[in-house]
Amino acid sequence: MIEALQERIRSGVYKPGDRLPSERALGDQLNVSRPTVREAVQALASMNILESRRGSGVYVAPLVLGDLLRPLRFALELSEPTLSSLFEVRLALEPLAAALAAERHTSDELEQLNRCVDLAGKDRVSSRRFLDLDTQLHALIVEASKNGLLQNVIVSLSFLSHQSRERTVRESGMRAASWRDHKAIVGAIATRDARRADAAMRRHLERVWRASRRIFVGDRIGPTDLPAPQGGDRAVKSQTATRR
Amino acid sequence: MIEALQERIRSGVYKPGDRLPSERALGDQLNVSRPTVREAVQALASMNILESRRGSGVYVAPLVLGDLLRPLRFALELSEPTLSSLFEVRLALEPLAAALAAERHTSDELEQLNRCVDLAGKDRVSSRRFLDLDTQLHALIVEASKNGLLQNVIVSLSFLSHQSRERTVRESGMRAASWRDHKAIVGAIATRDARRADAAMRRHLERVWRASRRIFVGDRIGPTDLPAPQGGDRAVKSQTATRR
DNA sequence: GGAACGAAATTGGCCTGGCCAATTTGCTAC
DNA sequence: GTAGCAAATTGGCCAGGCCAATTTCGTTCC
Repeated sequence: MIEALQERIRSGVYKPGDRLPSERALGDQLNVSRPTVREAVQALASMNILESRRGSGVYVAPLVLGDLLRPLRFALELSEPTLSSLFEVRLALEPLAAALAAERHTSDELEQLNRCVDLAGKDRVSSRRFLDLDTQLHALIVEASKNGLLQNVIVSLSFLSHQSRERTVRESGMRAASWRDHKAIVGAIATRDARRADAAMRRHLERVWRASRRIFVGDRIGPTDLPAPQGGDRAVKSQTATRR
Repeated sequence: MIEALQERIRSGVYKPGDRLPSERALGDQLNVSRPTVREAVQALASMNILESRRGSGVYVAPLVLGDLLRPLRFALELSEPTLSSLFEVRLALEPLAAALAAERHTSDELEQLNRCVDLAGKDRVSSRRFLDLDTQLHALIVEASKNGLLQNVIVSLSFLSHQSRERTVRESGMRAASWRDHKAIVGAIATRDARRADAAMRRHLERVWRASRRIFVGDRIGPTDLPAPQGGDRAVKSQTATRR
């Protein structure tokens, strides 16, 4: 059943954005009952391949790599990453992204990078806003690297670091230091100096790492007693199972 | 509903191998009907997170990363990462893994590494076997790096590169060259020389990259006309979905 | 006493049919 | 032509039931 639907998507019968027949009609076509169709639809929906809108119908999702890789998060969470393991990996990937961005960015992207840094440099930006801009900057850099896979891996990881970043950004002095780092990174990218971009990003991450270490003493990230996951996931009514 | 189950697994209420309550009982606990439970179970089963055995019950799967990734195959077929994007990322991560392994490996792990290389060095090993040993070697190295997150990411990627590796291993000369590379990498690890391990791994990957490029001219992975991968999915003729 | 057998209970696989709520559609009134 | 409203469509969910595979456990036989 699931296979049947997958096959239809693969072979292009249903393309991204298309609406599938109603569950009832689909069950009719494939000679199965509606609950069975629903199981299949649910399964594919939970993999971000389908998207069902109540009252409207079931649609093929845009099939963007990032969404499709989301189930990866579950796997990554199970590995109970430590702060150090996370930063070791980020230190390998993000400097690379910066270096590639230096070589491959378009003038348009550079402009966006500059704007992003400038905005964050203004006084009076809230911590929340600063964090957003910080996230955005990293996203822009990795996007300018023109490596879709790298982008997705980094994004998958960044959700792991979200919690720690939320707290480091409030540390006194960290914002100013981070901003200077950002300035340096973008400056290196602007001059298409890959080595310098690499080094600047590395310095930045090492600084953040040190700051994080001061906060999360145990090297453990994301204790599960923090506010539920952010926007990306759908509304959660699941009360966190209290398990101890 | 799905979230609720995932949460219970994440938080350790149900651990790998555990049997869940029967669908009927589960629906009772969560105040939902059985069809609803079934949808969730089916969805998680299709992601290899649960495993339901008719007549027996629903069990939590071993949650091995490889199994969790297999369902993503379908998704990845539709977004087709390029060879270069893959190798750029691997070149950032695997040398790091080798360097960390050099610093952190135990004598036991070193022994396994040596055994692995020795076995692959024998004449008369089939291509298939050589590929297995190659995979195993990379897995051992990343395991010795003592960074679980890094391990997960690399395993996820190696799964992407499986097809290309299947073919490069058949290239004349590649096996011998790869074996020498492996020998060098393990040698560097044995002497706890992180820099040399890093460099050796980098050389190895660059060689493989060059070889792959000769084979996959278009820089595209997964030419879909290959003998179907293993069990999971069937052959594909993916066309990039035209955005509507 | 222990092992082999078989019936009964348990469990997932699947179906029919039905109700509700969100959304869309199309008609009507202005 | 448009705004508003009602009907049809559609997914979300439930109740209850039958079948087949598996497990469980008592019985029988050695």
